[in-house]
Amino acid sequence: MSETTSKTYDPTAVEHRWQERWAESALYKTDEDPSKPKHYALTMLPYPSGDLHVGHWYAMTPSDSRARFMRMRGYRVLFPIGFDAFGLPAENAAIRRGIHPRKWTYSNIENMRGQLKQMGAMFDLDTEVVTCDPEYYRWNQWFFLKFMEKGLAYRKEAPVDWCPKDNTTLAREQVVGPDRRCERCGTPVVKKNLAQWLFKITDYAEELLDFSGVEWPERVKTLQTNWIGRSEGAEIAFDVPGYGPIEVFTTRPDTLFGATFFVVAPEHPAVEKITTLEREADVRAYVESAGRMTEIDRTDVTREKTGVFTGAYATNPANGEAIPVYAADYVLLGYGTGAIMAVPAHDERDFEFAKKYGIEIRTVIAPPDWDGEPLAEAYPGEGLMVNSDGFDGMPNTEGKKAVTDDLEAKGVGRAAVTYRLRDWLISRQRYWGTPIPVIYCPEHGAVPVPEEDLPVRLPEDAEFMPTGESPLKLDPEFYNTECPVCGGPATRETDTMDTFMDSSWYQYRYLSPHYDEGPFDPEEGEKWLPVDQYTGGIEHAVMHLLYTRFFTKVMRDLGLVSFDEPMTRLFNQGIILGEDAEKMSKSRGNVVNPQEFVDRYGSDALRCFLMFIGPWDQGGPWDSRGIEGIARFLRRAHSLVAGGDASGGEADPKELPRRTARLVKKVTEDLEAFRFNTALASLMEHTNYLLAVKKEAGEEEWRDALRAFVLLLAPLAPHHAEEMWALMGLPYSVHVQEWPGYDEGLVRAEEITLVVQVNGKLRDRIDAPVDISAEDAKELAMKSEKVRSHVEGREIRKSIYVPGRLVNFVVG
RNA sequence: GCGAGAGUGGUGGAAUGGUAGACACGCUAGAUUUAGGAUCUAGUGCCCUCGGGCGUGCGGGUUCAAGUCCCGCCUCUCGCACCA
Repeated sequence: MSETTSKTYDPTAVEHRWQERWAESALYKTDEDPSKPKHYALTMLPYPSGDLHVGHWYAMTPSDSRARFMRMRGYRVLFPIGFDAFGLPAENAAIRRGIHPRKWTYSNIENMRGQLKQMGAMFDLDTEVVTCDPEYYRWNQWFFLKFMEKGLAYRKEAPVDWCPKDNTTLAREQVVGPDRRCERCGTPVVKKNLAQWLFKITDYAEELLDFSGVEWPERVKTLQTNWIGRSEGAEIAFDVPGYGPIEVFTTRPDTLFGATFFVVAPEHPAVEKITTLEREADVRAYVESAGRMTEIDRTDVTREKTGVFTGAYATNPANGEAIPVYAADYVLLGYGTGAIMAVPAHDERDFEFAKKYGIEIRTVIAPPDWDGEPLAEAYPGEGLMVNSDGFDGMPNTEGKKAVTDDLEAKGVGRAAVTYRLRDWLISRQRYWGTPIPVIYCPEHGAVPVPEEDLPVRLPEDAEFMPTGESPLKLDPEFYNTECPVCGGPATRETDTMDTFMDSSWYQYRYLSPHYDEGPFDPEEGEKWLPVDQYTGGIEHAVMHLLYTRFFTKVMRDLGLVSFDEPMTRLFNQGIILGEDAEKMSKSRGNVVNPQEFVDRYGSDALRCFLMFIGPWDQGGPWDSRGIEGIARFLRRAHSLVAGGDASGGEADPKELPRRTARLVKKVTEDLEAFRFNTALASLMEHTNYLLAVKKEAGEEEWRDALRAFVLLLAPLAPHHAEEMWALMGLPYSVHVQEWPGYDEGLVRAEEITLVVQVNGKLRDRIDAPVDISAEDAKELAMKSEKVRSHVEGREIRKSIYVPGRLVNFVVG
């Protein structure tokens, strides 16, 4: 170890030296001391793209600082890291350059391990997890089997979303925007009819709406709530003579008497059967044209509604009326029952349709001051029921239940809840993922691979050129197998799993990455679970964060864990933008390379600058010049212990203990609340003060103050603080020291600046003792020349004294 | 259309209803330096007759006092969107 006496700070050398020392001394090996309270801190695991970019730094280093802070405050902290290593980029890179995805991925991981070390984070690398390792994905398969056992995994043939560029199906969550694009590559998705495996996340829809067990940002809770999209209403059967009942879902059973027509989705299985002979040609033409339409056109809200009369009539169960049945593409097969009762008077869409096709618009909920005339537009609001037989005069809010009860009594309806949430489609037609552990036998159908045969290994030498078919289909050695039940010839499932499967439970695997009797060691689980503090981007609000909650609830029902929520607290950091305030991208040429700044200013400067830019949840543009300010601050801080010039300036050395106590309070509260920017601002301000009093301060007080300062700096600038600590001759390591405390009594000032206002306008500032009485304060204020000139000759109508702060005279 | 969030100096941003603009970038002047860079010192919201006046998207309101609370607008960002 080289000497730590240099006067100037050479970040590269110093940081490297401490990183080596930390590794040698296993400083960041997870503390298992059972006498300490546990703190499981987790930052979202990165995809091994090859380079740690500045976005990784922005996500990870504040998270690291927070974990370090908790450690110094006396918690035993688990702060693991791993790699989300399955997924398309590896496969695409392989296709482009002819390297095997495994090789590409592992060489990227190797590279990133070095970069992570350079970051100076306290990750415990012994717990590292790589999700493409059979040791890991074996448990993906195990979970799949458990899901199958519980009836939570099922296979279904249906029209699914297909990305033509990525050549795979997607989960509903991975289709984004009004124009339905692939979340990964932005290509508009198309529908394809395929047999796919799904997880029954909808079974947990109701429980997933309950956020009482988590302290999460409102924003995430709202996003998930909207995504799940709970609607309360009723299911009502409308009889179609000659066919049978067709069920509809409605949130407005109170408007049932106003249902003057009926609509089914063009793809609804009933369409073919109910269409009358003379309407057949028209209906067929319409259904075909709807089928040809792209998803984008079809869901365009501004398009005029179209539809076709089927010739059939449905019976309104409320009044026995026969109402015409239309097929129209504004009704979607995928939501509710794919059929609706149309109430034009009280639904905008039905109103538009009825106008166009000349269907009766019957008011059944009277708007306030209604004159009995036909409505000029749909009235979706509240009111009294009319034209509704025995329900007339009832407020419609009560009518919802009353009508539903009535239908239930007649056996033609019931209260019902519908969710927008769809089951999670997990099949992917790509190579670089977890093989789905199922075998198809001509005799026994879809048979789960026996647990003891796991893992079903991904073959190494597969052909992974994208053809639109699963690459594993081209590997007879893989897919030809025997039926586990009868031993007869059978074939394996050739689809792989969605990579969101991997990240749904990785936080559990970190506890015991090599445990081979289960997904994690339950003893370790007792010690650490659940995650106390999770940090990551908001973009995962309805994908990863919903899936991992679902997984945890299933794990609870499997008896693996005893809690309901995977992560108690969540903090969403913002996004770091390019210098032009645009999203960083290679095509824009605004990508910031962190290495450049680490080389020039050191990793502490980069860490601190990213935390100083602004509130962490806000993100913001990078500023290459701004980092200079942080580098300057760190150099100045270093000069506190390493000699160098102390600056003059006005500052009172007697204030040293008080200012230190205040700083401790401020930084503690700020780090507690993730306000890294203001914590750093306070440390900068304090540094400027310390430099100003350096020459005059008493030796002992100076040392105490400096010690506290270095401890406060430690979570934010770990290398720097370690160096300063060593230069002060204090024992290694600063990072295992106790967080400083402070004396509340000392925090309070003896002297205050009394602000004097006249009619709310600032007129003077006067030094006064902190405990000055209201009378004395007013008297003192009145002595001020500046105040008197504004008060003289006018009547003082009122005077206010805010203790320790200000006096306000109200004059006439 | 519905829902959520945000509008403060040239810039990033600070402000338990009580001194608006902390801290930093940038800029100006000075010191040091052969010069540049670095460093240090001072200044830096706008207007001004140097008394002060005006200032937190706009318009009202509550209050002794409003960036902060209430009402109504405008703009921007994000999410959802024919969801029955």
